[in-house]
Amino acid sequence: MLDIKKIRQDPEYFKRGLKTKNSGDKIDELLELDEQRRSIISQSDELKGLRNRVSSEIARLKKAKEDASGKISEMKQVGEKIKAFDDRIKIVDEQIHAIMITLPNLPHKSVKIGFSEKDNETVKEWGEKPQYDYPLKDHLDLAERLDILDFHRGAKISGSGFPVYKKAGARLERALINFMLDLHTQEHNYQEIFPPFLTSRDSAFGTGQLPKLEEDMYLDNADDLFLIPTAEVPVTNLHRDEIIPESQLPIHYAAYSACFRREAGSYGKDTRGLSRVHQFNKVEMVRFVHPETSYQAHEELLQDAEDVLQALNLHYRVVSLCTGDLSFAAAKCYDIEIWAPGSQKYFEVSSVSNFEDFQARRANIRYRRNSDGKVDFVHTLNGSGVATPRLMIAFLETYQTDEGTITIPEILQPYTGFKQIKSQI
RNA sequence: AGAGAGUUGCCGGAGCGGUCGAACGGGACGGUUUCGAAAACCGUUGUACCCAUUACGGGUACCGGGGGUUCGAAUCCCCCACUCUCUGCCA
Repeated sequence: MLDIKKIRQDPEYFKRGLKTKNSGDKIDELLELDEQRRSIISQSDELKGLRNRVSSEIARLKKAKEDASGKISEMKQVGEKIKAFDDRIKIVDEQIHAIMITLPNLPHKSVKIGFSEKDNETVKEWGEKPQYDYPLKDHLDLAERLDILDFHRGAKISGSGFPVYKKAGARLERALINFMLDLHTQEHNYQEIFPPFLTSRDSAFGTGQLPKLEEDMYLDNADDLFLIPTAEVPVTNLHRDEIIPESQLPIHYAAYSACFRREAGSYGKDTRGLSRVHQFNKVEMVRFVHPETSYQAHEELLQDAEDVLQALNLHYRVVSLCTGDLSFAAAKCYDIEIWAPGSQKYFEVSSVSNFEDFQARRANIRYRRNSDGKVDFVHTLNGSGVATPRLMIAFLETYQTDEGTITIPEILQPYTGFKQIKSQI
């Protein structure tokens, strides 16, 4: 949520910013409604003040056994006027709210102005594309030969996009999750959270999934609960409607969760294998920080995510999203794209975003300043650290041997319990 | 799922429909005292919004959420959510 007071102060700034995010301009309409709202509130408040004064006067008269019927009927009139004003306030409030919740966050000034994905900038590459002196297979081919993934049976039991991990594949998946969690909790000082996988409408609103992305989430209609598309939702909402003492900031959480995405409207895109699935595993990092430190925290968070890939020695690049490609709630975002040599493609495995106070406003997450005791919104950030399906793609394709087996890097061996995955065929 | 009890400020805990933004206790903060600390004593102790922005300014709202009754509601009525206890079911 944007700050209506700031919009009031400098509407042109917001108009420009929203334009770079390809968002329609409702600012004038909003300011008109805001004007109305404040005017009606003033009138209503004035009458309420009158009513309060006279009502205590009535109390005094009654106590003194004097006649108050004149004032009572007078206040009855006032009461009706107040009700009329308040009804109008309610309507205008709803109209304002309806607009406010659809306005995306403004991009940070360091973000390149651009229309789409094509304008994103690669800001960094780590490692090099590994070279092989034998022909490479893609992850589907490898997985089939090794019998570690089963897409057909997944489709049978749930539908397409629900892969089944089998045997060494299941173990490898679990190993990756545990490895990442340990890295973040032990090396990067995140507190571990195991969140609920279903959340309320309020929570989904708080992080910005609602109302825009309702169609992308699975909904349990009977209870009006959403299956989480990312642990960001429950973990960020941990502190919804709370005031955090400044001394407790920053707060760093790392959480594993299964993630559920309907991927409505993306049919035909990356449909093969693990590249786009409806259910997947992810370790997510979430930070609640002091507003002044959020951009530093953003860089640290990126590094924490990169560390996963560096530890596994997987080549990747970091892309800074342009204004037009930024998600609804983000002010700035880095995507980490991992190299999959068998597919000869980069796959996005992580999004590292700074939401500034956008989510904090929606979810009402504040902190109390030591200096003056006042409250202000925290800044929230999150980053995947990382999502497993595309990590798995790159992992299998990178560590394949000429025999079609997979070599497990040493750092992961304590987690897998084996050093290689051998062909079953 | 059924029955009952509850939901008040940072916490505990009062609150006949009329100075209740809310007693009392604790905590925290500031001050007095002290070489220092503890104790004691005095004081302070929310959030949002509106107006004014010369101010240490004025006003409104908020006692789980939403409606209603009333001149006036934390207090009465209705709906919903959550928590706890018991019963049932279940991993």
